[in-house]
Order: sequence, then C-alpha cells, then structure tokens
Amino acid sequence: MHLYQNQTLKIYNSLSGEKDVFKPIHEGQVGMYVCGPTVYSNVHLGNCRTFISFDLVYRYLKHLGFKVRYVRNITDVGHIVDDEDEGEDKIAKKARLEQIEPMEVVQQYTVDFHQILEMFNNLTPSIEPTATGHIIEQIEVIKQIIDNGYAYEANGSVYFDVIKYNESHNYGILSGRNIEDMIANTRDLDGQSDKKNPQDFALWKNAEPEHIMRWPSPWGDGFPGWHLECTAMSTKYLGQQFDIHGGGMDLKFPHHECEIAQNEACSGHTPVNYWMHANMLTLNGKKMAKSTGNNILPRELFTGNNTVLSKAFSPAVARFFILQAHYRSILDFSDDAILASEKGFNRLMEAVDNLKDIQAGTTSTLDIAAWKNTCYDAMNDDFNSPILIAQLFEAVRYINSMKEGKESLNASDLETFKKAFHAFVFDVLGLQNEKEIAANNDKLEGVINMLIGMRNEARANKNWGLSDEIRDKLLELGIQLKDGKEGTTFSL
RNA sequence: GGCAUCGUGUCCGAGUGGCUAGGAAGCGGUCUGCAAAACCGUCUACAGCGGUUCGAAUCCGCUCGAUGCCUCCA
Repeated sequence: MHLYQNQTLKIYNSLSGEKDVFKPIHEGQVGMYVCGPTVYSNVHLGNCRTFISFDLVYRYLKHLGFKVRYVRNITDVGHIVDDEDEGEDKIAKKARLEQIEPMEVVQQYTVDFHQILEMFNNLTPSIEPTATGHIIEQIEVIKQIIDNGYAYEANGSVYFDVIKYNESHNYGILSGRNIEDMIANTRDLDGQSDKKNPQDFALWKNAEPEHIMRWPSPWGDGFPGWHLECTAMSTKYLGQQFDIHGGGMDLKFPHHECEIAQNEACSGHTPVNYWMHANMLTLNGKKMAKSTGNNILPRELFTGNNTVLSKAFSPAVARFFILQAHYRSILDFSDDAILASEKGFNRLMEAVDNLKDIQAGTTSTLDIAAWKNTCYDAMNDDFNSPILIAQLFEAVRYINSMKEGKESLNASDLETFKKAFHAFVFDVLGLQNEKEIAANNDKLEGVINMLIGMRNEARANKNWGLSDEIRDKLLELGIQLKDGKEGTTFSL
C-alpha cells in the first residue's frame, strides 16, 4: 500500500477551535483514545454514530499507512445516577432491578455492544480496557494528584480541587467555560456535601455498606470517580501525551475537561494534541437518549420493528446514512432520510458490481488522477465523508458511461481507478456489499436462475401471463428481476 | 440564567468571500412485450433585517427560531 502521510491531513481540534494540520508525536504512528460506552443497557443508534465516526477516522489513518493504536474503553463501573440517588451507580442499580450480578449486566451489554458494532462493520480497537480491570492504576493516579496538592480526602472519598487547580491551570480550556461563571450559576446543594466547592468532582467515592461494587483503597472501600478511568487507561496504553482523543459531543464537559485537569494535575502534561468530538444523532429533532426513551435501537432498525420505521434497513445502509453527513454536524434520523440513503447506497453497490466487468480501452477519456485527488482532498479536510461520497457518485457516473461505451480508460488508468474506488468504498468508508453476501448463497442463486430461465422461455413463446406471474411472485418474496440488454438479472 | 452550535431548494445534506457538492423525490427522455429496474438529462436554495466589500449562503451586528452542554449520557 502506498503511504499518503505526506499529504496534509487537517483535523478540527476542539481545543483550538480550528482545523489543525495533523502531526503525530511519533512519525508514522498514531495513538488514539475514544470514550466507549457504559454497559448498562443496549447501545442505541446515536451511540453507534459516534463509534462509526471514529471507525472512519481509524480506517482512514490506517489507509494512509499510519500504525495506529486505537484504545476504546468499556465503562463497567462508576457512573453515578444522580446526587439524590445516594451514589448508586448505573450498573449496580440495573443489577438490582434485574436481580442479577453487576458483572452479569456488564457481560450482557458488552456482548451486545460488540455484536452491534460488528454488524456495522466497525474494526476492533487495538485495546479495549475496562474500568474494573484498572482499579490499581486509578488509585495510583489519585495518589499522585493528592501528592501534587490538587485533591483532598473527605470521609473516605477523594475530590479534585477545581479552584486550586484553576489558580495555576485553566479549568475550562476545552469547553470554553470560565470558573467564575460556573460558580455564579451553581445553585447551592441542599444536602450536605463533602466537597469544598460544588465544582469539585469525585476521584474516589466512599462505598456505603449496601453498595455491591467496591474495592479497597488507601481511603477505605469505595469505587473510582466517573472521569478517572479514561485518564488512567489512556496514560497506561498511550502515554502521558498522545495524539487523538475522541468522544461524543456531550462528553466535552465535564468529562473531557476533567480528564485534562486530572492529567495536568497528575503528570504536569497536557495529555492530548487533538480533541475530536462527534456530534449527536437526533430523532424528531431531539438528541437520542436512553433515559427519555427518544431513541432507536440498531436491532429495531435491522428488523423494522419500530413505529418510526416503514421497513427494515440493513446495517450497511445505516452506516452509509451516517457517513453521508459530516461527523461534526447534527444528523436527524427519519424514515424518509434513510430511505433516500438506501436508494443511493444500492446505486453505489450496483456500480461496484458493474465495475468488475468494465474492460480497458486504448485511451483514457477521464482524468482519474484528478478524481482520486478530490477524494483524498475530501478526507484530508477533517474526514469529510459526505464529499467523498459525492465523489464516489461521480465515479458511478463514470462507470455507467464506460458501461455504455461512452467513456473509456486505458489499462493502467482502469487499474488505478478500480483500486482507488474499491479502497474508498470498502476500506475507508467500511461499507459492505450485501448483494455480494447474498450472491454467495449458491443454492438460492441456482433456483432463481432456473426460474429466470423458465420465464424467458415463456416470454419467447409470448406467454406473458406466465412470465409476469413468475416476475410478480418473486417480487412478493423480495426478489426483483431486472430485464436488461444482456439478459435478466436479479437483486434482493 | 450562563456557555456553545446551528437555521441551505419538496426532503436529507455538503459548502465559509467570486468557480454556485451529492443523494432522494418530481419532471422529461432512452431501453422494454408490458412493467419494474437501470441509465441520461433537468429543477437552483441559502431564516429575517441592516452593515462591510467591486462582489456574501459564506465576514460583522441585531431580530426570530431550533438544538446541545451546564446533572449520568456517544
């Protein structure tokens, strides 16, 4: 594979608010950390959008020839439901409701998460660490932060001292908030808190006796705070400073802001060079959320079993739908919108099939090098997949014109074109050709071809009644016959 | 209330000073026993008002509207 690292890749950096030229810390290598899911329920389509967005980033960096270490965590402890809920975490709560062990909850939804992402054709991260597997590392981080004077213990819990930190650092550097505003806008907590200030956040929480998930620590039995695992695990696997940190837009504050503060307070380094935030997938114009029920699950999409859907949609179509919008834009899900995407996707896949049969000509009437450059320009401009897809539709027109004999490519240009087209569709965008998957079913194909043969015989005898009956019955089964110049083909 | 982001044609969705993506729908055509599919062509928009500029969807201001974060959330 060619290396395209010399091309200028620009990444929109939430820290600078601009598209910055990407320069990895170590030449040819990229360290990337993405915040994974909290596994207390099934992932919804909005969650999937974020992971598909970063799968695109991962795939493109790999395509450029970078050696990428991609770390994505599984949060299996630690996210507190709310202040009034006496610190019970989501997983423990779910476990109690379902009368099962916390780790059973974790296992169930971790498996679901992996299955769904695999259906979306996401690549597996290099490392997928869990929070519970890194309690020791998290405790070490807390100790260091206390030693450095940025955290304090209170009643078996440890809190990060935001005010103290802000005297020498900038708490708010990522989210654009300033601490005075935050203090001014915080209403006093009714209940008594161990915190010195409402802005302080927990590094370690003391576990009440009834709390199931607990670990020993220098401050007593407890569990780690919500933001700590990412700091501990990114540092362990990527170092104190690494290239890219990603996550959903909703994690920017407080989660990522706290991560920066923890790293600075622990090691004295700003941890991340490029912060990337994927935008929300909305439904009915509102953010998808587990708590409000305004969401759609991937399996509902794949089966069509949801009131907002007119039919089922495949994972590849859903992925295509998502990639047709830029990752930093809000994307609104609707039946109409994904229906439109499905038709476009099918047209693209038809072209993939047609390209296989295109023969080289003596001359080239298309400028393939220029076309290829526009594809790279699109991706190099902050992973602009919508523009790449627009260019792929330009290529669809090329392919159809070549099929009609209106345009041609010489052998070497055709080879270049085929390779590039294939690489962008499958390697970079990660799309899957379902038709090809179905066509691998030889028995089905044999049966349909037999019926096509019978129908053609009927047509030759002008027995339209029979030929139309075969056509219509197959269509009812979801098999569409297409009469073309070179005979009849089918699609599912 | 504070901090952000956004408002593009029938719908979805790119584009950040002049070259005015793309998909879907619609319309016209080619093909076909008919149909479907496929293919080709076509439609020209930037919330409103004001300003900067030779020139603005793109920059600035105001107004209206929407969303996100500020509490767990991708």
